[in-house]
Formats: sequence, structure tokens, C-alpha cells
Amino acid sequence: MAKAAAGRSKAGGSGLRLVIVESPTKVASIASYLGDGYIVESSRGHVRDLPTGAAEVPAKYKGEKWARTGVDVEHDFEPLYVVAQDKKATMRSLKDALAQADELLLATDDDREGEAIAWHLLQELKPKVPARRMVFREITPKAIADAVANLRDLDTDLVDAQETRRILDRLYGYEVSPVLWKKVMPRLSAGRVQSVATRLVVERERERIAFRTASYWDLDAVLDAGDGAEPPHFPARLTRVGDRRVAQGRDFDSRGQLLTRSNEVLVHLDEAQTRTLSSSLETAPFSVVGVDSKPYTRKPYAPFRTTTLQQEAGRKLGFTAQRTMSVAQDLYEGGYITYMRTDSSVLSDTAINAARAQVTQLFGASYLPASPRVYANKGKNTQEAHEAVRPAGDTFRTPAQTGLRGDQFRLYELIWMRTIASQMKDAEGFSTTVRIEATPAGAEPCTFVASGRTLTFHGFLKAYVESSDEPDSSGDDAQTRLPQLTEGQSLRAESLTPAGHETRPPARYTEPSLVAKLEELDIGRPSTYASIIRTITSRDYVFKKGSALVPTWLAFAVTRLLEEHFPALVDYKFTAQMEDTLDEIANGNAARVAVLTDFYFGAGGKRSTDANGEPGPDAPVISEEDLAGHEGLQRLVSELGDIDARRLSTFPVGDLGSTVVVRVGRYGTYVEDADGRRANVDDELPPDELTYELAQELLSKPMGEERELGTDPETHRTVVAKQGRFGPYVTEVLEEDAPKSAKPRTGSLFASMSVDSVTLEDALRLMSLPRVVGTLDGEEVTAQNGRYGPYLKKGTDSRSLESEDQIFDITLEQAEAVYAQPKQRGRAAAKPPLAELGPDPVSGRPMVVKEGRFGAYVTDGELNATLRRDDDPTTITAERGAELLADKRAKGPAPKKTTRRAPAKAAKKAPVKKAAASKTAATKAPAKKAAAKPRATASAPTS
DNA sequence: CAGTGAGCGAGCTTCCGCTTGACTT
Repeated sequence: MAKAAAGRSKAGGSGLRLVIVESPTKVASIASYLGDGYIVESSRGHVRDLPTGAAEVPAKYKGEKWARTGVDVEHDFEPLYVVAQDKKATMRSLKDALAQADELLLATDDDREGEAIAWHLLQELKPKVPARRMVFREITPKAIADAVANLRDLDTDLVDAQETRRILDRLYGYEVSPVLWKKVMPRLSAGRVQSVATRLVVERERERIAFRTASYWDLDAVLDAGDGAEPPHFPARLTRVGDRRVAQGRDFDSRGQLLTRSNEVLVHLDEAQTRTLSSSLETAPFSVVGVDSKPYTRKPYAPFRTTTLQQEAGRKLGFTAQRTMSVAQDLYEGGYITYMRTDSSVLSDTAINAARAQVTQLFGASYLPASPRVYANKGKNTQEAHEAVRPAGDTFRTPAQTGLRGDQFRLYELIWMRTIASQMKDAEGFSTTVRIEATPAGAEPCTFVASGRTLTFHGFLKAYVESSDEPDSSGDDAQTRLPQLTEGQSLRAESLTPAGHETRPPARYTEPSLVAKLEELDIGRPSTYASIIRTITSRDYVFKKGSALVPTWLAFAVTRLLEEHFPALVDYKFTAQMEDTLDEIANGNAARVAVLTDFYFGAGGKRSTDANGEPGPDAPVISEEDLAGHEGLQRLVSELGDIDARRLSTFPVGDLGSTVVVRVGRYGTYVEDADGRRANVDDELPPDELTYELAQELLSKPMGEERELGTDPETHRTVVAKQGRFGPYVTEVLEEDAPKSAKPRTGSLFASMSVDSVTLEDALRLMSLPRVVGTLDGEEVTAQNGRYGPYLKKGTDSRSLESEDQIFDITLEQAEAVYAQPKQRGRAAAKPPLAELGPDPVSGRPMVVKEGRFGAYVTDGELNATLRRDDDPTTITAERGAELLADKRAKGPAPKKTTRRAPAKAAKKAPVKKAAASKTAATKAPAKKAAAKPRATASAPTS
């Protein structure tokens, strides 16, 4: 056992070493292995990160133009790191522990992220005592002792690789998402992982939409092998007619066309042909023309890693990825299994020994291979900080011995069985193919094939059989038995059944199959697989239908935008290539700044500018080849004007030449035909079910949410209530032959009314507005409802009313009194302040907290600053108030906004379903003009 | 996707990967 060398520290000479690991669940066992002389603490994951939003940016950096992303792209992509609020307590206790120690051992995980956590700890703790790096991949007394005996220095290249990954992800996410806010809808998101995950789901749906079914027929026979055969009957299928092979599902392409392969002639049977063939074969003699038997072996599956665990728990137990991880977390914390977030299938020696011992004990020595089975890791980018997911300990407890129950029992049992099976012998047996011929009178010979599989030794299948996503596929342990058959043997057809089949479109992804695909593409990490699905569902890109993941039309629109304008970013190979580059950085063969420059400013390097807008001294000369290379993220993001959101959000319905389109719009998804007729499309209608016929059906029905209230007794017109752009309103239906210029009367509902409950009487009153109250100063005074609520109008002079009912009640005398008051600025009357904070240290004026249109804000009478999400208006301190005002002062006056006439493209709102269509919502801040300053470099590329 | 009139404190949304509580029901 290693002991700290004592006596060299000034921190009290305690002789104590502080060991910091990532997970608190490891603390107790490591502390017990290390013994006296050590304090063991945990960082609970990362301790610092780039700021999430403005609230986390220190006041000092608030004014910087890179404060929003936290990455200063113009100065070597220098990142700004902050300790998040919920990490402060952890840092405090680590600092306290460090104060007692005279050496620091950073024992975070042995991978890229772990190395970075160690570096951040070092940066934040600023130890005055020596700090070393300690790594281990197994928590056993020996492994821990070895780790202490083999300390190393921090690997700064590896840290660089992690920072590059982090910065790249931030720039991608925080630069591209705002493009979607401006072009599609607010609150959308894009990212290296989620955008590709969404694209995969969209791509699969596109295939399904384009898919055309083919139907084909074949002939199933049940043959009789004669008395004494076991089994006496067996199935066989027609495979050839003469020289031609009978077409099967795999012989058709996705358009329903028969594939032509060079050296093979196919016959595509239809129902009539098959029936004719069937009856002509009824009397024909059948005989065996070939028997081919081959040995069959099947290797066990590798032990679980995160993805395979999620897949199998999904298939066998019906768990979502999230539920699997949560149950696994419980098992891990209870000491039942090893760490559940891993990309490794490797078992430690201890685990192999435990598994082998249990195989012998439970199944006997005949099931144990002579030497341990070794499983290689999946891809080259595996990060091997942890071993496979397996039962914990030097010996494995059987599920019954654990005393676990419910979900925990079932998941443990699954993990246990899989681990045991991985150290068992192969399954062995034979697979047999029998060819049978029958020749109808005066026709070509027909070939039937029967295949069978028998297991002579179950091997690992005794313990574990993997499940499949395909509903009609049989498991690895399935056997089909054929009777003993010899060449030349005669058979009798017991029955002949023509069978029709149809090709099926590719199946949608499920949670586990999408995760498996992402893993294959090297996208995402074990700790994030479950949350990827959560992200794309919570953004409404994808929804679940049963277990299938179905994309929305919104996902189609966003994916198309990214594919056309950011093609490199949604390339399926993007992450894999990034990983290669990160490996280069980790190996010291590439520089972080160069990689990020290439990504952000494009091939050809940084095109920085000096104060005069001239190329900076470090701007490299850009060659023609470089220009032909790729554009950087910055330039792509700045080309907002080129993005035609309406076109990208519009998709044809049905086959080519159809004039009906489906479009993702501000108020949801709708179909539109050439005449401009529109109808809403249910958000949960799978895109591949939106056929031309269905679209026509939707278009022929009136738009939803409309309710007939009755007939106006005076005009005999139908009065309806419906949901509109500015909220619910009532209107009348004009006669068919009404002139085009005729406008129906309308009226917004009062807050107290709803489309469902409003009466005809209410509606007629609303439509009668404005109401003439009387005449004042020779001008007519009217009362009406407007976008800011009820008001009076006299010529160009308007005054707000307090309640909607006053529109109908107010008398001329009362109106006169209203106009006698001076015109009020702002809201009716100033509300009393929520709190008084004393004088502002800068202006000297008293600070008060008030409730305003956008929530609580603090003001010194001149400058106002909205309280942040975490501030409580009633308990806020003077200090914090002054800080907010100082922030605001530092930012300077808000940039002048230009009003856009039509809200058409920008500032899209959420779909109708969620949009509480309030009047104020319609008056939302006008869209900021895309500030696309042309770059003033001499070498701007011309394409 | 109906069409009416002021002037006002805007600020925030978003990424990926490491890890658990501290909350609520």
C-alpha cells in the first residue's frame, strides 16, 4: 500500500493526499483500499463549462460580442469557463479538502473527458501542493495500488482534444440554432449529434414515402416423406421453374421494380400463374434431387455495453432507453453491476474468472471453453475508461441471491445471463438444405427447397438468446427439423398452397435501433444516448408511435434547411472525421486552433481583420484550392438571406406532378392545393400516411375549430366563431354571390368568452362594434376593442378603457370624464413598487423593483433592468439590483430595431396547438434585421 | 388564418458530455 511521502508540505505537513474521482459511488471503496493517509472526494462529473446563457456570463465579459457563445473566435477560440451554480458547493468542499492535503491526485476517468475534468479541477483549485494524475480502469485493491504507484502528469494534448470537441459543439449549436429561430421557429435547435439523429429518422421516412410495393407469389408445399419418417411431413417452397428462379422479396427494388442480375433469369409469378402451376403439380411425382448438410456454429454475443444493453432491455423487457439507464444506475449504486455508461465490451480478468467459475457450477465443465473468450471493442474510437456492463464483484451473485425485485431484478438477470453466456462454448449443429423436383405433365420441372437446422449442442444458447427487432424472425435457438432424406427418394405432396406476398417499406427506427445506428456512425457517447432521443422528441422533430420513431414535417423542413445550407454539418461522417481529427490533436499531431479555424472560418484559414477592416497580419494568403475547399461555419451562418424558408418548408404530396403541397407554417402544418385551399394536418399524422387522397379529403372539409352560432335575424347570414391569428373571434358567412369587395363583419371575443361557449347574441353585439357613445367637441366618440384592449376613440385621440364591458356600458358623461383626464403614458396607473432597494451606487438615485409588462424589473428611475430567472423580486438584495443595473449600463442602449411590415418569414410563432394566441403575442418584438455585415477583406471569395 | 390605435425596461431560446442530488408527485 502506497503511503504519501511526508514532511515536505507547508500545508501543515499533514501527510495527507487528496484523491478526486468523478463518481461519488466510487469514493467509499477506493478510500477503503487506500487506507489512512488519503482523503477521497468526487467531482460529480464536470465542474466547469462554457456559460449556458447570458445569466452565467460574468459582468466583466457581458459587453463582448462573443459573450453569447463563450468562445472568442477572434482570439484563438479562447473559451470562457464558469463554475455553474449547482457546482459551487462541490468546488467548495473540494477546496476545503485540499486545504488539509499536501498532495493532490486527480483520479478522474481515463478518457478524454476525464482528462479535461482533471485539468479544470487544477485550474479552479489552483493547488499550492504538487498535483499528479492517477488512472485506473478497475476498482480492485491491486488496480488502485498500481495506480498510486504509477502516477503521471496531466496529458495536455488530450485536454486540447476535449476542448476542441467542446468548442466545436458549442459553435455548431449556438450559431446554427439561431438560424432556425429566424427561419423556421423560435426555440428550435441544431447540433452535431441531434441534427444527424433527426436526419436519419427523416431519411428513413423519405424512403418509406418513396417506397412502392411489389406483390409476388410463390408456392408452399407440405411434403410427405412416407411411413416411419420423423417428422413425417415437412414444408418446402418453390424456388425455380425450369432455369428461372422464382422472384422473392429481395429481388425487388424500393420502386417495386424487379432487379435484374446478370447471370440469373427470374420469373415473377402472379396469382393466376401460381394457381395454374399449383394444380398442374397436384398429380406430379416429387423426388429428392439433392441433400446438402453443413455444420453450423454460433458464437455467443459480447458482454453488454451501453448501447447493446439499451437495445436488449428494450426488446426483452420493453424498457425505454431512459428507464434502462435509470434502473441500471440504481443497480450500479447498490453495488450490483459495474458502470453502465461504457462503450467497451471488454471484461476484466476478475470478471472472466467469475463468469467461468459460474458456467462450470451452473452448466457443467462441458459448457466451458478451454480458454477465456476475448471480445474486441467495437470501433477505433472506443474510449475504454470502463469495462463492459456486468455483475459486480469477484464472484457473481445469481439473480436469486441478490434479493432484488421488479425492474431491478429483471435488468440484473439480463446482464448476468449475458455475461455468463459470453464465456460459454459455441452452439453447434447442422443446417440442411434439400432440393426437391417435380415436373408437371408437358411442362418444365419445378424445384422446391426445404431447409432445416438442428442443434446438437446448445452451448451458450442454454443461457442466453438475443432478441430481434424483426417481428417474424425466429431466435438463434430455433430449430427446424427435417426427416432423414436421401437423393432419389420419392415424396408425395400433402398440400400445395399458392401464397401471395408484398414487399414492405424499410421499418422505422425504434429508440434502440436509432441508438445502435448512431453508435455505428460514432455519434454520441454512452452518457448521452438516452438524452439524444429526449432532445429530438422535445423539439417536436420526432414523436413515438408505439415503439417507432416518426419524424414530423417540422423535422423534414429543418433537415432540408441543414442539408442545403450546412451540408457538411449533417454529413453522416462528420463526427467520425471529427474524432479522427481529435485523435490527431491528442497525439500531438494537430493544433487545436488550426482545426477550429478551419471549421469556423473555412478552409484557407482565418480571415481576421484589423481595426480598419483590412486583413489582419495573420491572415494567410488564400489559394484557389482553398477557396474550392469548404466554407466555414461563420460564413454559412451569415448567408441568411440566401435561405428561402418557405421553399424549404414546402413538400409535394403524392406523386410527381401533384399540385398539392404540405407546408410547415407559423400556425402548424397544413396542406394547400393549387387554388389556395388549405387544411390543417394533425401533428401526429406520420408523413408517409399523408397521401394525395388523404390531402384531398382534408381539403374538402372545413377548417377545424369553427363553430356555427346561428343565423343573424336581420341579414339571414350564418354567424360562426373561430380561432384566428389574433385569437378567437366571430364573423359572418357572406353569400356566395357577394361581390369580392364585400367584407364580413368581425369581432374579437372578450377574455371571458370562448369559441365553445360564445352565444349568437354575444356575437351579434361584438360584430356591431364600434359603438357610438355620443358626440364631444363636435366629434363622434366610439367604443371598441383593439389590439391593446378596449378603448374610446374621438377623432385621432384615443383613451384606454378599464374593462371590455365598458364598451357597451359607458355613457357619454363617463366618456367625457375620461377625456377630461390628461392622456396617460404607459399603463393606467403606476403600481406600487414591489420592493425598495436604496440608492444605486452609481447614479445615487433610489432603486425600486416594479412589476412590468415583461415581468419584474429594477429601475433607478432612468435605467431599467429586467430581473433574471433566478431573481426573486421580493427578496432581491440591493447588491444584486445594482449589479443588474451595472450590466445594463455596460451593454449600452438596445440596438435600434427596424420594423418589418409583413411578419412573413421572420419571427415565426409556435404552431397553433401551443400558441396561446393572445393579443399581446401578436405584437411581439419586430424581427431584428439580419445583421449581415459584408466582410471587408480584399480576398473575399467569389463563387 | 380577421384588421384596429398609444408607447412602452426586453431578454431569452440553443450545443455535447461528465456526473448526482434536490426538488416534486
